[in-house]
Amino acid sequence: MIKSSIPTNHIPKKEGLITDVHKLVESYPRVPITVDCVIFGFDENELKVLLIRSDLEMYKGKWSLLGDFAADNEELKEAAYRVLKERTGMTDVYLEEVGTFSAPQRHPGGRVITVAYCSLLNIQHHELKIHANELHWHSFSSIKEMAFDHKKIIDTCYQWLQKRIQEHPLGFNLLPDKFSLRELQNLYEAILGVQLDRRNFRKKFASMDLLIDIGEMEEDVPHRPGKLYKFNYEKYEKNKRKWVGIDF
Amino acid sequence: MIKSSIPTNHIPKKEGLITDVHKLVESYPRVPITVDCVIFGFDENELKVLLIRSDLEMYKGKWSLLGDFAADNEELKEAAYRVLKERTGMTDVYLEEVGTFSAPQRHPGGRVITVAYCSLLNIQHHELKIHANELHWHSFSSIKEMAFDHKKIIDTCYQWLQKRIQEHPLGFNLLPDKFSLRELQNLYEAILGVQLDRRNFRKKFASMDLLIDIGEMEEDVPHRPGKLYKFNYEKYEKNKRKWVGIDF
DNA sequence: GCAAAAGTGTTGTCCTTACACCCATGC
DNA sequence: GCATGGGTGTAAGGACAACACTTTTGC
Repeated sequence: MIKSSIPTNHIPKKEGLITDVHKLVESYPRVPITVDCVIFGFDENELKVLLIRSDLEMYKGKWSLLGDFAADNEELKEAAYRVLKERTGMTDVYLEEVGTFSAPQRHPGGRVITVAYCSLLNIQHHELKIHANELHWHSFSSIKEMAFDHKKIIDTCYQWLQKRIQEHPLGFNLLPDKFSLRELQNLYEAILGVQLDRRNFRKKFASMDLLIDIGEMEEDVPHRPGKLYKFNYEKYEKNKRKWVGIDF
Repeated sequence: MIKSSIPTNHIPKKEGLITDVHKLVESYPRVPITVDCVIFGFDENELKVLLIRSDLEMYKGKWSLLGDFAADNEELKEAAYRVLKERTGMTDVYLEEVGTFSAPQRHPGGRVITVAYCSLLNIQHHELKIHANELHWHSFSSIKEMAFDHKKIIDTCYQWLQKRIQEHPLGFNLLPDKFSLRELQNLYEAILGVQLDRRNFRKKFASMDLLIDIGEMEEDVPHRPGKLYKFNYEKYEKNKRKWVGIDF
């Protein structure tokens, strides 16, 4: 598997050092590189992800992530934001890199390396204004097959998400501004795939002091309405996490 | 900063779908892509990292990570293992991806994207057989400046390392097979930059039951010798981490 | 009044922290 | 015998898990 050394001796050197850096870079093999965005949302007690129909005949009918190649001199994260804007119109989303996918055969048209970016957002706040390629929120659990290696990418991002929402209260990004504790718990249960004790869950979040009671109640629910809260972003930013402790 | 959409309408389509995938991929811009390895070690109570002298005249005297471009059809992780083998002779090292660095001006010779890979290993077990470009273990804390954006890469990897050794007992990889609890504690203190209570530290590791008392003692120490332990890899692999719990 | 979910408190257990003394070895 | 670090135990406090009853609303 490991290939033998590729000689780079053809690069001009002076006293053993390379002087022409442009020539050096020109001598490197070049690869098309793309970014793919995995945008998670939460609605109807279910984890959703933004997908489009693949443009490729050979993947006809299959679902695909939002992706595009990186333009010259475009930072990859910038490319991911561009893709998101072009495909969905969204601009106020925070993306995080999850990983690269570079299997030589992952793209049927030849070698393409992709970098996956991930985000969580609340569906209510981000109306889809563009519907090209049937862009829509797809139930995460119902995804069986996808174009390219996108199923693998999405699964990696899901694991990233599970870890993420346990370390940071990013779950709030998936909810509307105002949410009830029940909604918050549903979200955690859905993403982590566990059942949580309601009382302990409420206590946990109450003690963190990251929720602001906005004095409103749920409406149109067929049972006793719950209080609505909003997330205290300022407090979160201030305290973030001092986090020293061995934990395994 | 966000660029406008790049039209891809020149790709042949049938019924709106792309049929010639090779032509599609050929139409993508191509970028040289490299891998860089950040190999951490621990010796003399200090975190070390494997560095070489930069080959470039413009970075003359500066230290650089172990890197090379990715060859055609080479998976990036494979490329990283190849670099490691070529530069150090090591083959039995486990690499993990840390992130990509794609700032357009990060390489003075033109656009080059790099993916950073990271590993921890114990210096005693990996004698450096190759010494090209002054390959050596460099004290991490004394690194001030490096070639390219390698300082930034190495700092990102350091943060990754700090997080990593708190979630997994990977710290053991930085120590010799046989180690004393004091050495283990020194390692954690050095990497996390904190002071830990000796008794509590010992209790913590004792209760995890991941250390095997090998019945040997330290030698040649100017004080009472401590017991030597080895890490119970099997047990660790079995239990890894069930890990559900909200923790922020 | 019934169904459905909201809201609340206590107890026991475990983990973490803080802290002080004796022990084994080299010199 | 002195300096150095090894090795141990305990008590208090805090976090977490388990658990049941009353309240509010819609129907």
